[in-house]
Amino acid sequence: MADPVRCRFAPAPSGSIHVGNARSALFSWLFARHNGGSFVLRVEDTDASRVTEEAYHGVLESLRWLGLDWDEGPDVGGPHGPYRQSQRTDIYRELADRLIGDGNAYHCYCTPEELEATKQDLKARGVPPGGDDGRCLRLTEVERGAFEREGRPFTVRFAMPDQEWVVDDLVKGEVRFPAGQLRDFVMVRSDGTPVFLLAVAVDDMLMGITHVIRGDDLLASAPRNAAVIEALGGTPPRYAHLPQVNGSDGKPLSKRHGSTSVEAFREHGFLPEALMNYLALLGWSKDESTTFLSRDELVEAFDLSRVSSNPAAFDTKKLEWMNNHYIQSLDEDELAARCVHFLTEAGLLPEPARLRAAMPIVRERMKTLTESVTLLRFLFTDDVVPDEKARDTIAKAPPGYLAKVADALEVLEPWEHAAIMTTLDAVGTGEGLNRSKAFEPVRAAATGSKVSPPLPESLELLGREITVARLRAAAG
RNA sequence: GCCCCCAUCGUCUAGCGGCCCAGGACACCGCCCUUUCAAGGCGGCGGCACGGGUUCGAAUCCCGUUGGGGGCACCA
Repeated sequence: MADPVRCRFAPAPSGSIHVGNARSALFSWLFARHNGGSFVLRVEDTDASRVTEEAYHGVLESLRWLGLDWDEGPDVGGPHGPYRQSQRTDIYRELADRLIGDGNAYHCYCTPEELEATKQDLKARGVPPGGDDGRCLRLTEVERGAFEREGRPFTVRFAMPDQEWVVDDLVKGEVRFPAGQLRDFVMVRSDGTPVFLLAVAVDDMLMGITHVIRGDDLLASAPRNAAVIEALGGTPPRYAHLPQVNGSDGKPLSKRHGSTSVEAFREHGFLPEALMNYLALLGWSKDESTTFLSRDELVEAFDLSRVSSNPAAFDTKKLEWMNNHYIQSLDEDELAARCVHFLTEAGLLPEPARLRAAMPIVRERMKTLTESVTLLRFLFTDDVVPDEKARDTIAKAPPGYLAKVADALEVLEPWEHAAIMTTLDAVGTGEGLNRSKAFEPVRAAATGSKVSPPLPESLELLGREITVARLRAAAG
């Protein structure tokens, strides 16, 4: 029996979490759940200058909203806590000292200027420019003592063994880093705080992480992570590096692509079910017909070996299409409940019964929940002011037409859509108008727009009184 | 400069040597349905980056080229 799988997602809360990171979190979570393992949330906030408390809460909120859950984390605790790196500095310091004691790390006294000079020198020699060229590692006791007495500030560098490193990656396969490529890196800053490369390695080891699933921008740090863990006497986890998620133009996600945060998609009326489904299909597919998969089905079907190793472009159009599908398949009470937030946000007062009754006529018309606002505004506001096109349509109606429609509807029994349809047809026919032409001005007057849900149903929901009033107002 | 990753329709992908003169989905276009807008149905457009190999046979394997991306921080 293999050891239980333990995966983690380790965001640096320096802003809202974007869809690329969310996809990494999702895949990691899916792998853990598929294998009946644990999922750990760890916050990488070692760089205090880039982290805010607000972003921290936002990240947790976004992940929860998406549908992910974790067994261990800063908010739920667990046996390997604390789960915020900023609260684990003593642990890092202790292990850094151990590394130094064992000769796997050393104090580097190089000044920024010296480092810069070394960098230029290495570059000129066709060598990757990182590190201090090992000079501080080769310091004699006398030289070291002199620097110490001087009180010269130092960082702690990990002595990266100069050998070929091979990462047996679960999605990329065997990736080889030739000797000389991976330079000694800083693990502890001169102010004594730990750097990511130390913290991840230590935490993955101490937290018993078995599989690290993350973006492939971190591929080159895998051998460094593994080296630190090995130097500490631990066994490195397996690594799986996911290809990047790009913007719709195929370029890396950036400000140019507008809001790409999970939070932004939420605010724009996307359903978490749809986002999760869409994200899962970015770089992974079960077979040639994989399309709609629920959260449970994804957990059941997910398989790292079928993760593609080429980058994917995020296609909002396809997400919208998928979102519409989920909106259509949602229970109508649930759908109505989810629309409330967006209608309210837009300053409308959605009356529950009426909102619920409107669902059948709007559900297939919404790509996002925010569209419920334009579709249903006429129902939940008193001041319907026809827009320009609507006014134009009203003006072009035959003289007295809207008044006749109002007269007929005023006495119509019963007030329901089939009867309304019949009445509208009858009045229209009397004016020599086909259904399309007959409905146009009525729609414009009653809803204030040339586009609306089906008219008779809309009027039924609007109610006789308001419908007639709006028609008369438009009739002048 | 050095190292690494990637390469099938515009996009996401199926394909793991013959089933493929390459299948599906989104987008786009057309038609149908139709009270507007959608949804839905039907059809269409459109791709193996290039050049060498290997093989009876290559989208599939190998090499190179080109193109894109990433890394080489006292960021993560």
